[in-house]
Amino acid sequence: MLGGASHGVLASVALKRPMRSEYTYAVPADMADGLAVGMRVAVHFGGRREVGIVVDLPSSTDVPASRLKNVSAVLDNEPVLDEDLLHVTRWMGTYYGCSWGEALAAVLPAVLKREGGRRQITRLSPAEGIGALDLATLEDRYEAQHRVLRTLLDAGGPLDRNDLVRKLNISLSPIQTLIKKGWVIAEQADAVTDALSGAPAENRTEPEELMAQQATAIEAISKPLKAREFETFLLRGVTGSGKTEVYLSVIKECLELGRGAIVLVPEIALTPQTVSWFRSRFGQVAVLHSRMTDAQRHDAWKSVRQREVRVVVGARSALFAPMPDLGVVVVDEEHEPSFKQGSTPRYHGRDLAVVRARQAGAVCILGSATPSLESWENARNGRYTLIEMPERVQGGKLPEVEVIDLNSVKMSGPFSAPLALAIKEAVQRGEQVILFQNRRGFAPVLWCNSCRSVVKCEQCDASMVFHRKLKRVVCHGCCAEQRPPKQCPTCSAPGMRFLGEGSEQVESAVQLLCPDARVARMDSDSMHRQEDYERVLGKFGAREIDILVGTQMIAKGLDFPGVTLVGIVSADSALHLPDFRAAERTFQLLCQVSGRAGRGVLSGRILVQTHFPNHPAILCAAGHDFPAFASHELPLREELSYPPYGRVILVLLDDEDQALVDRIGAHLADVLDHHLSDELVEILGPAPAPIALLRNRHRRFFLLKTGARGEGLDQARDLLLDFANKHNRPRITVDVDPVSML
DNA sequence: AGCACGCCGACT
DNA sequence: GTCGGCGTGCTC
Repeated sequence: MLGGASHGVLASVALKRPMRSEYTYAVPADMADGLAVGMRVAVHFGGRREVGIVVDLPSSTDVPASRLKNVSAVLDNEPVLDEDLLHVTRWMGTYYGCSWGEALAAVLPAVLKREGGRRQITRLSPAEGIGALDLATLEDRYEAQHRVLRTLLDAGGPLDRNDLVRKLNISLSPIQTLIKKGWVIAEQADAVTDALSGAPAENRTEPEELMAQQATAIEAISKPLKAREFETFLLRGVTGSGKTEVYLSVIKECLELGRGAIVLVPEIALTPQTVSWFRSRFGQVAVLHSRMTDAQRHDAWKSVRQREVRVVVGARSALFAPMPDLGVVVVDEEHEPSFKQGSTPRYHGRDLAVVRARQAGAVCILGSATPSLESWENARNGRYTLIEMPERVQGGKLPEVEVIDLNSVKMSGPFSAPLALAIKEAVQRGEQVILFQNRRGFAPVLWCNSCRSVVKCEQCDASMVFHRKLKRVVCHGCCAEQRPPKQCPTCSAPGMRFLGEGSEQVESAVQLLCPDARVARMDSDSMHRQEDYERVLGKFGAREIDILVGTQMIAKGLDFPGVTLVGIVSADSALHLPDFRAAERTFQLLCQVSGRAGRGVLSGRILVQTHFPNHPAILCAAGHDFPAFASHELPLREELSYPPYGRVILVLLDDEDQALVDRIGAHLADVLDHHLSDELVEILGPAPAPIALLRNRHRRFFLLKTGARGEGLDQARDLLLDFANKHNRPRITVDVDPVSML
């Protein structure tokens, strides 16, 4: 035996800790029988009992026998993970720079992560008789309690405690205080009814007659599917071209071959309506998403493993459903940035879908009307197979888009004359209107006319946004709020002014414009729960609402035939963000919002207000011309070696102590300089991050550009992880293939 | 991530 | 002279 003494049975165990490697344990003889890779074991590690996953049964080890500990217990009779998922998680850990155990933890339902015990959720509601008067007593002295109680009173139903903590950016203590005072009631639940599980199966619709472009697409995809060969397709179909029918037909074939299917959709598109499309065609469909309780997730997981359900629909993490004999992975709206996970492991669901499909010998379908430039380039260079579906199912033309140059029209509030007129006319005809404004609140900026300073958050590098309903200014970075100052905090001049318009102001302006219209607003301030969202959409669908105002929450998946006008109040909000994808995002968002008009028999009209009427992102979106946008944008990316012509690693250092961030940032710059070849890796930074101060933490960042095929990436990432490991402070976050620079 | 070990400032 | 700060390194 090479390099190590002889042992009994050994197990290599991955633990959910950010460590470099797995650890080897000895398996006592009475546990060795039947132990297999993919099972959970309990082990002692660093003086505590942990649950880990057996990822290997090595025949030897370099660890001296004297230091080997025994496995404490084997927790499963059969593996909880198959070989494919083990491979995918190992790849994930290596590529995105986390431990195998951390990657596995993202995959396994929580019930499997801990020994015994199922997590409970806590739901909060205001106590009987608590109202506005009580709320007012908290206003100045107890910020956090005030926000909690206000949100609960506003919601009109119980809210999940953890959601609330996340959304309001508070700790548990204000909530506990409110409970102690008896103002808020907490109830424990170990499973909530899941709206999606209950989604109706409707009647089982048979496939409509297919258009030629759909039939061609299906045929192309079924070839590798039948041959059990891996292949990735980029399905570019304009809105209304029938992409969903292609997914459904391919999945049907896949099921007939005895193979399973996974469909990923962006979290926000995961509605009962979406689920019911799949249910109506396939009957049994498992749903997986982040809002499920552990118990629900576990049930879904079990039924998939046991082949009771062969179709899974879900958000990002549904990719890890333990589907035996996986045949198809679909990623709908593949360009969506929400497929990237924002915390460790920071994986990209779309890219990992390709890895998962390759591992399973499955077919991967990436669908979008406006593909990411990464996928587009992969299709052009032959790594993916491009399928285009340029025609709409109903034949109709794409709606006409009119660009309104805000530099040369008179405005009344947020609306130019042509937009105001169009809204009025549509409402008079009894048609429906969608108004898109991608900014929350009433006025994004409060400023002083004398000294021209802007009211900023004390803890963040961000201006305070005025919210009229709250009568307060709010920081969108940290949720801090205060009464709007009557006089300038800087120069004490009286009379602060509002600048700009948020969705709240658009709502009130349009109500003023059309006093008789029924107006609703959809943004994260007005929508507290999934049910609120569904209720408003339901009413809009039933034509009980005439005008819907919203942020990007309304950009997706809304398919309402009564809508004949979409007004984009400002196309510019994302256009000049310090992010190399700013133009791409703007283009995608505009196309997506535009797609909401003219989905029925009536033709649609789209009005786009902008200060940059000649910007390619806006011109191309107006022309529904993705290829034109791509051919404009790609050379810019190439020149600077940005994706798809290079890969990016984003490194963020943040800490309360600015001097420390600067010092360690400079140190990191030295280390990178010395150890990375500048042929392979280009280093930008350290520079102040786009938001240089957030929640009282100073932020500096680096951008490392590596080769398009990942040349230099491994080396750079490992060096960064090493460095991060050595420095407790500042916090160092390494993000491979980031989707946002902010 | 935890947790222990280890080397320099302000306190009983 | 100790308590404790967090830098460094290890955990099978």
